[in-house]
Amino acid sequence: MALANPETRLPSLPLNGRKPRPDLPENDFDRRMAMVLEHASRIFCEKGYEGASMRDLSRASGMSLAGLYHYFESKEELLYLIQKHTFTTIVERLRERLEGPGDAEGRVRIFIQNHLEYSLANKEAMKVLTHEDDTLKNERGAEVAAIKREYYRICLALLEDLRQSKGLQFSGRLAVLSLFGMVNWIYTWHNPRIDPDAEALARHMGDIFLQGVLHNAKAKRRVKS
Amino acid sequence: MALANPETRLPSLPLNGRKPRPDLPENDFDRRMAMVLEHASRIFCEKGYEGASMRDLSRASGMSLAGLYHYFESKEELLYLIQKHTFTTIVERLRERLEGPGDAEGRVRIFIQNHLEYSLANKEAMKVLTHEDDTLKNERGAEVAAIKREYYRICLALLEDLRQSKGLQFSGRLAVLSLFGMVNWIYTWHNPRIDPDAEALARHMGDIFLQGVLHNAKAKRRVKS
DNA sequence: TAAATATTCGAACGAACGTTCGGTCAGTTC
DNA sequence: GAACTGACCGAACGTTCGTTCGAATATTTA
Repeated sequence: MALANPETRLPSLPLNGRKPRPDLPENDFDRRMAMVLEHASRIFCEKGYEGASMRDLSRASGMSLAGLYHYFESKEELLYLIQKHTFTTIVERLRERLEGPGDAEGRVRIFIQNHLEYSLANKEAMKVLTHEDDTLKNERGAEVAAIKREYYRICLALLEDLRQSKGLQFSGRLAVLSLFGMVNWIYTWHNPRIDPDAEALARHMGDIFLQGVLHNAKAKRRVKS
Repeated sequence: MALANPETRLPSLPLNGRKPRPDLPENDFDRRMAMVLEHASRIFCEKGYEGASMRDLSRASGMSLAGLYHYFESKEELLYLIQKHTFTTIVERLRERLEGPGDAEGRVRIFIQNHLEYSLANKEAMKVLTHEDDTLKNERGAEVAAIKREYYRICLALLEDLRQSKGLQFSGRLAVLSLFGMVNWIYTWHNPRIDPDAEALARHMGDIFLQGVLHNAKAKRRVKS
């Protein structure tokens, strides 16, 4: 039987080591699995998780209904793998970009840039991640929620650095969530034919958000300007 | 038979006249229908439109499965009525508030305040409106989309007034959609126990957004500050 | 090359789905 | 008091759902 449980060979997408950035799966199983995941992202994106049937996925990926279950143990695991891989990747790349030096404002811009770049390059997976935010339950749901919390905390830390470095006073929570709103909403409207690309959009939203935060939060001490 | 098609007596929620603001239905049929709609909003909000079954709605509203179809011709019509009523009401109230005078900046703040006030007072319906944005198809979908476009245009006009009155230069589209992101995202995180109420939140987001838009858009002419 | 394993699929499973049918029953109308 | 109507429901309709089973190939291993 060998592989009743795919979990045992799963270090596939969130790759575990070896090459520098081996985002490309190495063996047939992983390649085929990634291919199905991509089709699944598209279908989940189009019809929603509940609205998409395993038969839809079977049709889209050109594999029989039963054949899908060779790679995934359930529909729920499919969603879980998509969300986890998407979110993990975004956090990973952000971490890399934040490793270098930079002032507080620049680092917030890096956050925005990273988010938009990935979002626009992976629109479908990103919609599945945000739209099906509370679809997963139990362990799987908790695991994705943990990554989400981590992402939130990174952004919060960036904003609190900014606040301190500029001697300002504002609610970090509200700032983070306002920013998340701006950048997470994009999937509902962005049209590559008429809207700016990730870089320009990141600059634009960075401008609005940063000027907004910097210019109205009353400076600490010496109030009453 | 009399009422095979509920449409004939439907001027119920989007009330058609008479009293000043007769949001309360007048007869038994309309009252009962509104009651079911409220339960349906809650269930759709909790489990999503596709994830909620008519049996869930039946259980929640204390009416038999078949009984529901006395008031609605289909599950889809339920979603349609919820979305249409919610969106119509929000636009209606905004229009009333914008009738009075006020400077461009104040009017943008009215928009935000109106949106947040209604959103936080009707969280469930509001989540159903935004989360099931592209669930409805055909005529019903088009009708709700038309109201959405109208709402968009009102906000766009407000921002273009602001731009003109201050002699600024920025993309109205991007500004509107950034603002929509901030305010529409709230349903994913707002916790009445720890987060500010609608008024304070509107002030906060109004500050970020307005300062953001006003302080970075380069003034027209006399460039090169 | 025989055995073992990996990959794939047709057919079916029981459960759940949205909707409909035929009816009961209270209340109104003539 | 017979006929009719509006409100409601139990039971079932046909379909689709996620998943499983057993078997048929293809590939690898011994």
